[in-house]
Amino acid sequence: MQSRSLSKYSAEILRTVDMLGTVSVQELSQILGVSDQTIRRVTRPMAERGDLSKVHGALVSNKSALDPPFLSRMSVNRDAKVAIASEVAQIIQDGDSVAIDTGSTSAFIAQALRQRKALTVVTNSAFVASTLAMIPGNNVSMAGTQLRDHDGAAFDRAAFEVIERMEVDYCVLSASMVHPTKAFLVHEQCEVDIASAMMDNAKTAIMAVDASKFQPQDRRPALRQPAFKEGDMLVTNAAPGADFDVALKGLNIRVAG
Amino acid sequence: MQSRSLSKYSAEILRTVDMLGTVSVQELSQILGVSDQTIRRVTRPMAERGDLSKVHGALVSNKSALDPPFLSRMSVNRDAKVAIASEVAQIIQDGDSVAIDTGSTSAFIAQALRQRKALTVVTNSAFVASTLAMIPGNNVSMAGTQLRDHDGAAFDRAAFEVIERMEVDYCVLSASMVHPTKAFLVHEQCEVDIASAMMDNAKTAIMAVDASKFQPQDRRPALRQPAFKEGDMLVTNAAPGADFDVALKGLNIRVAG
DNA sequence: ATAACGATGTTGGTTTTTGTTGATTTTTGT
DNA sequence: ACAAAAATCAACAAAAACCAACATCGTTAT
Repeated sequence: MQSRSLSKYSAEILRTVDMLGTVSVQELSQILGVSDQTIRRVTRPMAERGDLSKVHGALVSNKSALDPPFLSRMSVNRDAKVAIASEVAQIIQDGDSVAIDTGSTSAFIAQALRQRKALTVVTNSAFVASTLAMIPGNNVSMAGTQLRDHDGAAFDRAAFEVIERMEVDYCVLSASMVHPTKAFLVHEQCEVDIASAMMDNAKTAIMAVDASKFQPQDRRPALRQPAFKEGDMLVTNAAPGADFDVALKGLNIRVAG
Repeated sequence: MQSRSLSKYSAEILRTVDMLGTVSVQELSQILGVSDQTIRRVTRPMAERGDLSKVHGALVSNKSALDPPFLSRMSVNRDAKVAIASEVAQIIQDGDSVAIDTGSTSAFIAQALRQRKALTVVTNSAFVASTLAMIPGNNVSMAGTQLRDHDGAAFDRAAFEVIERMEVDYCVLSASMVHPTKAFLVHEQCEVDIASAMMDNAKTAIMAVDASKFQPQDRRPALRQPAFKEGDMLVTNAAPGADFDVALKGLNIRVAG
């Protein structure tokens, strides 16, 4: 255990709360055979330390896996991502073939692409795959087997093999941050590798990033996406400043709104 | 998560809404044993935060947005499938490994299994895969590459290779109809093949079919699922009649209610 | 022995939540 | 298009949960 228990009840309380997810103060006082006041006293410092959370009437576990990170990211900058997604869905036409990477923006793009018909899709995101696979007439390939747990994306060898087999019109990529000179940055090497494989097999690359990515990020990403070629596109929701001219040179920029 | 649950009911409400997809305010108030007004009060800030959506009369999950063809099948016999799913989720324990086939009942079971932790999952359904992959701690493998368009399931050679690599505690299977002597029937050979591969590599098979499948179906399925072994389970929502004794011999039958 | 201490239960007053009521809006059925 | 039904909202009183202060009871140190 971390640091030391502040009370002889702490461990038992934490165990119970984590197991049940939510426990009312009353229940807990009966389980431990102490007064409700004692529970409150003991849990207050625990809540301050972040071991658990208090709400009026109950205690809830902090370790609860109720709301996985991926889905909560779906809601930040939702409006911008929806606008960008519908812009991308206008670029891609019925019958086109497209490779789509993982990420929350790509999830919105997949939603928007449901209005297109007869798409050929290859993606390493299980979420994107299941979203588009159920449209009659689409031809969807899931690249990869082993799914990463926070976002359901695959980066194994099979993923690359599938992507490299396909020849697509567009690939849709994302990034965690845009840097004035280093261009598009992400956090993990495997994301770069997938992006690279998709770009190699696509006629046109479409980079989709919302405007907040032009600001410095809390967790600074360090890896550069592969260089874009003339005619590749950038779709965002606000025109980038002139200081990004170097990074975005040659890109066909579309601002959604 | 998770800024913070705003009420002691938040977690339970979110879990229920996400599991069922849609719940009326009335239902929820009965489930939690509080007034409908309280549900409205508690869910308003949740809706503002984007945890769920409110419509007149009900709450709908924000998680996976799926609509047309697949969803229509999702809604027939919905209550029965939900009951069966939660029964199956009680059989399978935290940490177990499980193979899951495609089909609407399996989709509900995947939803119910979100409450389990540390699962190892292999499935040929992209929908099931993306549902369970995003639970932190789960280990999910997507079997197959080429996805069938109406349900997003794979039946290619890669699918079999992945399934045959795994050794699981349970496999969860479905069927289109139950016949008094021929047992479990489905429409397509590829479904039988997948079921067979899953059963070969699972300690215990769980067949999940709602009671309506014990009636003759409009489109009569013709292909028999592989024979079950002693100790395999049948989960359904109404006790089958005695005329099915032959087909169900040796099966451990659980009736959800 | 007894004073100091810590942990717990109890009490009373304050704050938050909840159920109820009735008016208002939305949906449904004719 | 209208009326009936269902769902929502605002407001208020009752209930539940909370907190601070004090009383009690072991334990420990002097």
